[in-house]
Amino acid sequence: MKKPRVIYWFRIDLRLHDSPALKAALDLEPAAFWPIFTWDPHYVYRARGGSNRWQFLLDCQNDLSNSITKLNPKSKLFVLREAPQSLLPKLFKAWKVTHLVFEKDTDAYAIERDNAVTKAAEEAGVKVIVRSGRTLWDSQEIVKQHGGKPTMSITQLQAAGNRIGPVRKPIPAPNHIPDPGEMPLDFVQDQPVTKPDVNAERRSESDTGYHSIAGPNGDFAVETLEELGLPAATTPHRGGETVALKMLAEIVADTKYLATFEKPKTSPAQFEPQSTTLLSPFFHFGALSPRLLYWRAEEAAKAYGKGASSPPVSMTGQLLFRDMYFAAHAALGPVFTQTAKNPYCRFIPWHLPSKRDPETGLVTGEYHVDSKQADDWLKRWRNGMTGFPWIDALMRQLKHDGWIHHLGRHSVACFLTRGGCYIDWERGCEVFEEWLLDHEPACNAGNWQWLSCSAFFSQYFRCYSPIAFGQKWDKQGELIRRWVPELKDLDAKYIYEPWKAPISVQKKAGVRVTGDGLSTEPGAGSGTYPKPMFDFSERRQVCIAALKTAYDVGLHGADAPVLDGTWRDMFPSDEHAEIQGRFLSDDDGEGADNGHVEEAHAGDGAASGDKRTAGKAAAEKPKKKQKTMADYVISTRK
DNA sequence: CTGTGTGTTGCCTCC
DNA sequence: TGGAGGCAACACACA
Repeated sequence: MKKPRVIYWFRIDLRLHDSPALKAALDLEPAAFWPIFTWDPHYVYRARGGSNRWQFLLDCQNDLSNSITKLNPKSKLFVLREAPQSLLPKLFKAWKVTHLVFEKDTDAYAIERDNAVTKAAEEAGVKVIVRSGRTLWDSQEIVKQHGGKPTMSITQLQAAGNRIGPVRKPIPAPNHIPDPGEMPLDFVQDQPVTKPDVNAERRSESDTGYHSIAGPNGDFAVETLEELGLPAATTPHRGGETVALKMLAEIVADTKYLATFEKPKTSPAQFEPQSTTLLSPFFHFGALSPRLLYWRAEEAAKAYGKGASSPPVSMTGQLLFRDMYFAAHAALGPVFTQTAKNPYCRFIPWHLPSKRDPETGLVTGEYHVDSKQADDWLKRWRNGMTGFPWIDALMRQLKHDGWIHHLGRHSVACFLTRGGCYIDWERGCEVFEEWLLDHEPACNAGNWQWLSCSAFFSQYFRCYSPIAFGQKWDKQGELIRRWVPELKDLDAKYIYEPWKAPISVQKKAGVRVTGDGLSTEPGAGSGTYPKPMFDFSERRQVCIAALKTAYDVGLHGADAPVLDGTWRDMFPSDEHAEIQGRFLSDDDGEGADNGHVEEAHAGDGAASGDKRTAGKAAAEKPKKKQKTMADYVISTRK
């Protein structure tokens, strides 16, 4: 029998411990064993990401490479710069490979890529071994156990999981890595298609990553940010399995913290140290196995006994949610990360809706500017210049550190969508995709659908206040003082609402609340902080009314009217510009707040006035004619 | 079909 | 200062 010559293809599993795929590869007792990473242009040019996340990836690769070398000085993580679809078939031949082993990846592009590579391997007579290892349970198995449908609640996920069986116990890291074989590169390198490059605007220099397969020194080294033409990262959070295991050990040492963890009770305002584990970026790159945290948490709960928390709020609950989103994504495929063509995502005619490819129906990354004002609001939200210090602090922390607390994400996401700006959740999703270290397509899209009340969650009248919610956790506004230095000397009484501070108080604090938040840069430099971009309570009412209308219409992303544009006929016309996603009344600028639209109608005597009227009307079955927004606004205002 | 219980994490007021 | 209740009320699973 031919001795196995094995390529282990690392992708989203940058670790040695608890890797079922790696174990399967080593169990072959290879005569030659190549741990490789393909620097894939499809990923490099299509995955939106800033320097922070690229650096975290490079950290993980470097750490893994060092760990491999520690087990075998002849080996390391060999990085090859070419698309795996073209490269691997050449390697099969040149290196006389018998087996290709990798961890299962259920992301949209990954499935396409792995199918192509698997087909090529079969044609070359190379045996492919795939193992699930990224989630508690195999996501595709969960889908199967859930009747082929996406898991849309934690109980559904748990039920499907129970049918599969207990979460598998962690596998120890290997203590031996076989030698690599010869690595001839006597073939032509396929040059990548480098355009379009979604990260072009983030590169300060040109990308030289593809000049040769084995890198600039021909030694298969891990890439560098310089090579990629990216500026230095700003985040203090660094990657790698070694760091992850050290952080995990510290968490495990605190049995009480781990056993009694309740996510909703952890503070989004706490920093240095943060109130949660910060392990999510390691899960994203596979530097830490979720099953390891799962079983450590179970053990801690057992040791702690009575008083331990349980899902969904417990630590294991957090991991279950992750599995839920992965399985939902696995069931629906690429449409899970968008509204259009997604039968489980409610259609709400937000501002700034995505443009779609007419062929595939998939979003292109561009959007329609139906409202100049909404586009300005999006810019200000992204820049941390909304004029709401709590929101701005979180957005600046997110941009700089690549991480904010889960409840902070709730706060800013609600604000952008159903609780303020009424902007498409896909716009926010893209910003998180760029900035989050732990960005996971499934979890990100799932959480944005949740917060925008498009799927998973529907109580749109529960609205995060950009003022009260932060105050609940941080009376003194410490998080704001840290991230919005303009306001660092402002009295706590005004720190969440600086526009209410008398001029004398502003003077004393060395800040003027003025400007539109677009013409100045964030920071203490100008001595100013922008005025709030709208009256929150007015916007809250506009949004609730608009959400109510959309719920009454009851369309979902895969419905024909959504795809052919006739949805417009199903929404009340004339006065309801906002909820039609074609609000354009800000042409002549000058404080043309959307609130005015509603004020006008509030005065035209249409409303019945009683809170219960709105409630009863809503309880009645499908209405030809919905209650008008003005009715609702008045009745809720009472 | 109808009713009921549940759903990770709202805000405000009151005591 | 923190917990309970009111607010007005959706979607889904399940009986």
